[in-house]
Amino acid sequence: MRSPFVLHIDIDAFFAAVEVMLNPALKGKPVIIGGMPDERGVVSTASYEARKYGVHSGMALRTAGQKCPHGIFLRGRFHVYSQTSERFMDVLRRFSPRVEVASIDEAYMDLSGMRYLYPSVYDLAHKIKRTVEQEIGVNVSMGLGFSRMGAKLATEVAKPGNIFFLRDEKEFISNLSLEKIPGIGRHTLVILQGLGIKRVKELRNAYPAIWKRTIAPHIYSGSRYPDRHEPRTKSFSRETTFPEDILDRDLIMSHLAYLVDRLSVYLIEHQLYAGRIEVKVRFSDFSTYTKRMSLDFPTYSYNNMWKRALYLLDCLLKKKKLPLRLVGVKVEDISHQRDILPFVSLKTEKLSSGITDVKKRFGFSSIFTARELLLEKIYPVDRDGVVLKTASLTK
DNA sequence: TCTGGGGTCCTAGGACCC
DNA sequence: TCTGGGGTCCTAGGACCC
Repeated sequence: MRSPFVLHIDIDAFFAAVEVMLNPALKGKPVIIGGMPDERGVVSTASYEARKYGVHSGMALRTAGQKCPHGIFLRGRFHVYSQTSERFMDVLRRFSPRVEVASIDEAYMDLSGMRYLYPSVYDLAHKIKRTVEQEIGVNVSMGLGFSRMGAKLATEVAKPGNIFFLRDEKEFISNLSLEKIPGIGRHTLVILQGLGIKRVKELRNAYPAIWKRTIAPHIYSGSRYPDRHEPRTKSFSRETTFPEDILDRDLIMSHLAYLVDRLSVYLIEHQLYAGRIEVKVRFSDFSTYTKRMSLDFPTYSYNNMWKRALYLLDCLLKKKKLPLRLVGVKVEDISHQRDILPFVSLKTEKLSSGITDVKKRFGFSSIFTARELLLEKIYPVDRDGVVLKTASLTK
């Protein structure tokens, strides 16, 4: 039997695990990350203790509050989680240069070059597991396979906290029910179930063309671990769901201005330029609309982006005469280098960059544009984006 | 009990150009 | 003074993932 060479690693209940690591008093308790049980929002992560009560990610917080009234609800500290994630990935890179970051708590490793260094891939997997758990302080599950999909499915079997090797991927996958396949979501599932198909092999027999296109390419076919270039982030977005729906256009504008500002600061800090901007609204009936347009030239300037964002917002607000539940903004077509800029734009670019310097030193709420001051409705925030209770705009 | 925030990728139609 | 077909870009929306 050949040795598996793709290792998939997943941190168990990641956000909750980090909170437990930082506060051992939470150990063994039902920890629920996402917000307070009386707030709008959903569960981001639930510890295994909380899952026993039927709480899972994606569930409305209010529902989670009912199912698990004594649960420990936390808002979440995403800066801490992403720092922990970087340390986790660094540990993995000590074992193999071929680490592919799949998400904040998940990675694939190619072990094919490592077989001469360790007695077996299983020894290696165990060693990686021990090292991560000791150095990072969180538990991981691992799957071994001959393809990414095989390894990932193996991890599902291994959870929580074990290592599993999927020996016969083809056999395993063809007997699997469709909702277990990564990439098949609710919508596709409903359609396929409507056709009377529940398992992968039924799909393969009844609709070989669909099977060939969607699932077959991911199953082991004798090919080596496929190279995938390190993904470059292609878009950045910020959005807010209001505690209560809002009808007042000025107030909506202020929220949007704040989000555009956060994106502008982010772009400047990372020396990036955006080529396109998109605004998103969600009305009180949950209907969601987006509108996007190209910027005149790649830019990070708040002013340039704001002009477009405001236009897009006004177009979207005409769709329905309902209060808004959410407003959001996204930038795309990210580039590192600017094209030749029209002379006039240099002034606003420099102004944006200067304002950002002030914000970096004194926090987001340290400086306001005249328009924001005029409205006096914007929520002041600290530099992590946390809304402060009191406003002191006059100082 | 309503349903977050941050992403990726795909499709499809219309505009525009040759 | 009414007309084809193909390529490419732009935009809107949706499915999906963690």
